[in-house]
Amino acid sequence: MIKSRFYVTTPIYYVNDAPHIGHAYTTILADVLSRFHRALGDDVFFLTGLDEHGQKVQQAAEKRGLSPQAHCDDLAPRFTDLWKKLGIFNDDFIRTTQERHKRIVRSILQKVYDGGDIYQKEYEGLYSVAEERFITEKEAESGQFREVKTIKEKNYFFKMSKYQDRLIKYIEDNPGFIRPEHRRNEMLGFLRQPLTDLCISRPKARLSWGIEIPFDPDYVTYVWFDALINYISAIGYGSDDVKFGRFWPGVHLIGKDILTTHSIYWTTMLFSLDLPLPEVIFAHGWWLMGESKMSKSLGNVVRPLDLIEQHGVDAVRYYLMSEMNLGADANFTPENFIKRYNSDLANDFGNLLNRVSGLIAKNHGGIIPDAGVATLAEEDVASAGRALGPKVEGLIRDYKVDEAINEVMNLVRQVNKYMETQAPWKLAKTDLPAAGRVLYTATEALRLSAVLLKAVMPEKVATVLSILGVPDSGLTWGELKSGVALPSFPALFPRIEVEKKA
RNA sequence: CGCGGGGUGGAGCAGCCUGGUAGCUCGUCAGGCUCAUAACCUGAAGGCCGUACGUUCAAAUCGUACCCCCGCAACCA
Repeated sequence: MIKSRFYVTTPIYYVNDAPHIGHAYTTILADVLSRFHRALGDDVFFLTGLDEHGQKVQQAAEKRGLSPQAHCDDLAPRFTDLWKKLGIFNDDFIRTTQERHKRIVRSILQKVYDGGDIYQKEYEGLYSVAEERFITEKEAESGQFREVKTIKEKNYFFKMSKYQDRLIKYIEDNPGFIRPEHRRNEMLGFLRQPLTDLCISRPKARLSWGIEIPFDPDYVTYVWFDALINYISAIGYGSDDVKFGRFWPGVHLIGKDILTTHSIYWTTMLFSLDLPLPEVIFAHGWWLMGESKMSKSLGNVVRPLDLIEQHGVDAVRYYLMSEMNLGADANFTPENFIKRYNSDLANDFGNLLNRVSGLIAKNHGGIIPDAGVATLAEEDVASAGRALGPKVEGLIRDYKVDEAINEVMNLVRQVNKYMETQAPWKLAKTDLPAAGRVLYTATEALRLSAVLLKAVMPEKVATVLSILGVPDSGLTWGELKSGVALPSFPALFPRIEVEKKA
């Protein structure tokens, strides 16, 4: 079987930010996809990391009386610790202040400069002294910025405009490149206007915490030029050709807020470097809190850690993956979380495991019974089970995680129905082998469902599979072994009881 | 007319491309079962598919117009 390559990235998060549900979502999504692809036998590489340069870091460090690097080193664990707790299994973690990255950024700057795609020019723009950055005319009109004045500054520019037509054609020729599709349209719309060149430098006088431009020591490079390169510097561009050739191009998972930077800045940079464009740029939506946006001022920020502590990692992963569909925004409410947890995990999945194992303990001495000879009823379940793997694989390869999960849950629901119609608790009184056949079939379907949910809920599924005595089983129908003793176990997903309001 | 997405039973969504019994999850109500985490199963109520025209034997599905919501409109991580 020919393996596919699957190189998946998250954005590198700004180290100064407090990790929130959005960061967690993208990272879990990347983790789930990479675990699925790994299980499918693909050659997987999963990268995430931190963006550590820029003004905010510099200022925050100054405030604390630390060097910027010490400040970053101090903050980085907020992310890495969270990823550990969320069960994130990444292959590499890049920080833009690492020498391996800076070296490549400098060499790329030099290469692009030598290739004639970087030039210097005087830039005149509106500058907010209070904010210490250039602002757009729109922003100036908004009146949100104080001490605005026009200043002139010499800077380096990247010839983004040069690649506009090529980019338009590329996007038109590759329908699956920017996803979901309405984002692709958005970018094509954006590209109908002429692109201007991208300012990629900052004078050190204004900003010193960055990567020095190799051909002009008075400047550091603009954060995006620095940050985007992480996607290739981490996998060996300019340092390990074999590794780079093995994984590039990759799949970029991003929030919809940074679609332009990825689909325009990054792609034109790659054109200039004469490298293939990413396989996919996937812009997912945002988590809204009830009716409003999540924001610190509203005090409705959901802290992933709180949720994990209350309900466990896997429940959080399951919720985030099943509730957000494709590129749309999703709503996060505690009520929603509890509803989905209870109905899917506690009532359907967890309770079904309890039903079958309880019956096996009661009527079959706690030993997984023989599969027996399948009747039409068993054949229905088995054929659904056999079809499920390929179906889920197709959906995962198409980034439809929520639909994939739903397909698995459909099998679980079908098994609950099957139990009801076959009633093994009644059968046991008259025809014990028939009852065993039903329980074997139900348990096997449950095992298969668990295997397919492994990427989403690694811990819980490992528990289930070890209870069933087949920790390393796969997607073939019938891998469940008869004659194996089932241990007793506490409820897998205890129901969350909510006090009813009067 | 800047560009784009969307308006489907109480909630969230699918269906629209390739017209022809309006589907799924949750919620509500009734019943069943009693192996199970008060869970599971069955059934029911509830929709003029944003509005108005048009094309067609037939439109949620195609066309036109309008109304409403949302995203994008760049150097901002």
